[in-house]
Amino acid sequence: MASVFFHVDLDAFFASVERRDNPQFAGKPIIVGALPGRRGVVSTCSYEARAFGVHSAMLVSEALQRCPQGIFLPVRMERYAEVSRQVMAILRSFTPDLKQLSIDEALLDMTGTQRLWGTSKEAALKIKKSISEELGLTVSIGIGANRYVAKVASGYRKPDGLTIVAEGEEQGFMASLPLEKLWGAGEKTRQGLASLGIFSIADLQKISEERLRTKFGKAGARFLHVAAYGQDSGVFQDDVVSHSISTERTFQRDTFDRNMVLDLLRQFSDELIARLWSEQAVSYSLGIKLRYDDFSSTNRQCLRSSGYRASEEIYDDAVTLLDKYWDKDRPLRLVGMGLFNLQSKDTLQAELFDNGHDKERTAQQAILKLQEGGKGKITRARFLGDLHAKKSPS
DNA sequence: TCTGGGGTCCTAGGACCC
DNA sequence: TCTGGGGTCCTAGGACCC
Repeated sequence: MASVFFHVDLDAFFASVERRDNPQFAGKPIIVGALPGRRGVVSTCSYEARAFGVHSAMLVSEALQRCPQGIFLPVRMERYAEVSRQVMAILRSFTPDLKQLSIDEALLDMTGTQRLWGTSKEAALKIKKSISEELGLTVSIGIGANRYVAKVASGYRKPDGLTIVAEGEEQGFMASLPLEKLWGAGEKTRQGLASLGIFSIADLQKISEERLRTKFGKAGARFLHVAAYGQDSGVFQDDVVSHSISTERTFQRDTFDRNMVLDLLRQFSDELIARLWSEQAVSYSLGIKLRYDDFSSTNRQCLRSSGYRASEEIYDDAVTLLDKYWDKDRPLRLVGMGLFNLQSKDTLQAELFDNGHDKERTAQQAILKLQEGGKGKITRARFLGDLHAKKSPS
């Protein structure tokens, strides 16, 4: 049976949620992001704002110049996440085989659903109708025989678009698009392609993979070659598991103030440990990111023999890294902190069961058990963690 | 008043082992 | 004391996306 994939993309998502939550903004240019007067950029803006030349990632100061009558709103991420969950629930009622790619888009495997929902076009219109009636939002949908071309197709016509690329027409469809629409090839890649005399997707289809290899390496060349033909190199096939969680903040003014940085690290530590718990995950690796006034940045990580269990542990390691690597002659523009190599507790338990390190396994399982108890048992978890650290071969 | 915040993946290079 | 090459693991940085 031929595969059928839908890529569903919410139109101007953050701005659309704000308009729906605030009916008085209907028809007005809504600009969600940093507030004017502060450091920052536009996150999302409504189509009314785009008519003034405002777009994502634009400096808010510039957006204000272009669109002084714009309605500037702060990002309410929790609200958008809530609406996103409602959208995904609707999509899941059309197929259980759904992969959420980000807060505002998902890939649906609709293979074999014809008897249930009709043709691809009929199914897509039903999805649009449900989301519009139940949530008051519009989506653009791309349909194709593989995930990659479906993703590209959803961006073909927006907002409220529907683009179907029939099987066998991928190459022609891609050739009709400008290079900017080649998902996965950004500014740097386009510069590299230009140096090879390639300025369009049609050009790219004509060049051999071997020639691309000299410039982009094996994996890069493979990706470009396959993508140019509208085929799937597997970029969207990986499991959607969270591998890291991180947070960062840009200061309003670049700073030398260590205490101010420490305050932030403390906040970050609390936030990260909470997210780690809510993801039911374990991490043994912490990193900090320092960005200086010239925009250069440094990332430094450290490992820990037992998983992070408390905000204090994260904070202490972060401070150690900060003091070791912050070049104190230079003011900081941004500080970030993250936990890496996250593993779900389930996976970890299965692996421990396999590897035969009895002592380690026993100690870690004891820790996991205590972690599941949550915040109240941290003191005992810490005690066991020390025990484990001694026994671990490391 | 230049350049946010949260992620993923790939690659180069060093450490270490055989 | 000097030496090659391969494999693997880890870290840092960069490209990319939303």
